Amino acid sequence: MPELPEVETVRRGLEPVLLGATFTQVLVRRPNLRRPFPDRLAERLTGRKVTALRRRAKYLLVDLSGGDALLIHLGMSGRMVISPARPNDLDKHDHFVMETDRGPVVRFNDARRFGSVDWIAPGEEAGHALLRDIGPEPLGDGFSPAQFANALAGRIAPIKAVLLDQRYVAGIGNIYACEALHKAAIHPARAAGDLTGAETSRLVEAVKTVLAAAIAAGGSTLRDHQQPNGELGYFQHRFQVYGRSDEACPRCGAGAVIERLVQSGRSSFFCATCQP
DNA sequence: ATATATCCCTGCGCGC
DNA sequence: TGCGCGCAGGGATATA
Repeated sequence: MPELPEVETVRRGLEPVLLGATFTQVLVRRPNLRRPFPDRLAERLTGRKVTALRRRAKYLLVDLSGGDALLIHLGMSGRMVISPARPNDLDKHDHFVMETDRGPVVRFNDARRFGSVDWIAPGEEAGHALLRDIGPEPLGDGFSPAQFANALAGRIAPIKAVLLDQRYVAGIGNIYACEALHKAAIHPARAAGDLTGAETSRLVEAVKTVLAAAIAAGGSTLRDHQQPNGELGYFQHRFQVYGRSDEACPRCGAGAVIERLVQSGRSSFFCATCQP
């Protein structure tokens, strides 16, 4: 499911329920997802109060009293589900269930199990292996044409692959990489280091615009994503190219159709006319 | 160092 | 209706 806009949507949805709440009971229903769960996770979480909910790239960070934090990745199919009380019959993919002193229960459901949960002790965040190499947040000032041009210099990898590489810029996945490249009128196979200054500026602007619009729409729901309150996202209705093979390009209209190309094992959708 | 391939896992839609 | 196939929003690891 989740790229930056979906994770941000989840963060915003959890905030009113979890911020300031204390975990009263935690149920861990399997030993691992992508990686083993932290040792004694349920015991360590019980009695902790949530002091902040943050997002970094596609990670969700749950700050806890005592200075520790939970680092959660939703993988491909992970979702957080809020319910007023613990359901009698849990879904078979509800791997992790957190009850709070305010009543609501939050479940981490992940059918494909590509998600992860890690523990961050006080002071460990900056140097954490999963976080330390991640590039600038795309919606922040740290992601700018000058900075990005510098990062791209000399790269022969396709710009699409670079957008997906979290070391260059944080939080972009396959959908928004395709959409941003279309908006910026750049072919996904262009060598990253060959982009002109104007193209780099357009791409930075397109990334920011597309991500901000997607967040405002509650993310994109293809199959798995839903906001914690159960609402779906609706940015998928605004896709210009993603998943639209053989449809007319909405920008050039004049007969050009969206094409699909496989790059490093993932589909890229683009208009060869608009994106030379 | 940098660029691609492979694998992890379940579920869904499609064509037959 | 059922079955096999291809495909899926991510990313760590291996390999050239």
